[in-house]
Amino acid sequence: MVTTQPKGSPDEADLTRADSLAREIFSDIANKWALLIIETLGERTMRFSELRNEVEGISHKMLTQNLRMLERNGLVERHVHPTVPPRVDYTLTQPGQALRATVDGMCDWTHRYFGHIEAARHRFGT
Amino acid sequence: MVTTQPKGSPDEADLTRADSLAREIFSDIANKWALLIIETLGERTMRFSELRNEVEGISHKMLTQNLRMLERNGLVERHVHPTVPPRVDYTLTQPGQALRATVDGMCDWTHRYFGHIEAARHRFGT
DNA sequence: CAGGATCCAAACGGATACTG
DNA sequence: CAGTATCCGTTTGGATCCTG
Repeated sequence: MVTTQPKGSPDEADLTRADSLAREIFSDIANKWALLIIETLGERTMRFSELRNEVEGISHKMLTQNLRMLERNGLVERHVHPTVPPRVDYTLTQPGQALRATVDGMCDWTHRYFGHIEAARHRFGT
Repeated sequence: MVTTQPKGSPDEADLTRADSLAREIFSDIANKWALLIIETLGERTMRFSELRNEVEGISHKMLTQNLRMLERNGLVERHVHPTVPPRVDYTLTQPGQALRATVDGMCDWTHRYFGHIEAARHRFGT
């Protein structure tokens, strides 16, 4: 990722294809809601309505949309219980858990550098 | 982050303030371009036009916008050389470098689970 | 309860033109 | 070269209504 493509390489086509796919995946998951969902779901399996409550501020629409995307990329597994009313559980897959570890890092970072950031903002003006 | 606020805590006001600030910071940096800039700038100090070339696909506007935001949050330092034509260097601060480490993790993840993701997408339909 | 569909306002983001 | 400002189409995302 972030690679300046070596344009002369033999399997250039595959490299660029892989590169653009990597980029696409990155774009998918590098967004606020997706990362918050991954982080939240990391704690434990949850159903739709639980997620809705735990991920503060997320709308119905954004939650479904991101869950579908995460499922498509194999980060989340969706289990439908054929009951009525329906019950759907969402769980992080192993790749999802692996990514969650790095998202944890981002969260830790936010807390560790909280002071730095406030100071920087003050220096900056706003 | 991602906390279900303990509404009864004594310094509740401070907690929610800190929480919403943490959330704001998270929203700022958890976006595609910001993370790509951090990742790219992690390699070395670069000037505006270099960044423009290295961060593939980024527009002039998005680059300036995100650089300002990163500067405001103390992740990036901006050094203006008073020459003509002007030359501006951007460098990651120490907090920026720290965050970069976790972004590296995300990039590694993308490559490590590349196969899983392709397979998942295939199973999913698209 | 889970989630699809629709409407619509707000934001994002690219292209372009202009300045020091 | 670096950066601001503006125009304007595209996308996002919330609110709402509807189904199994």
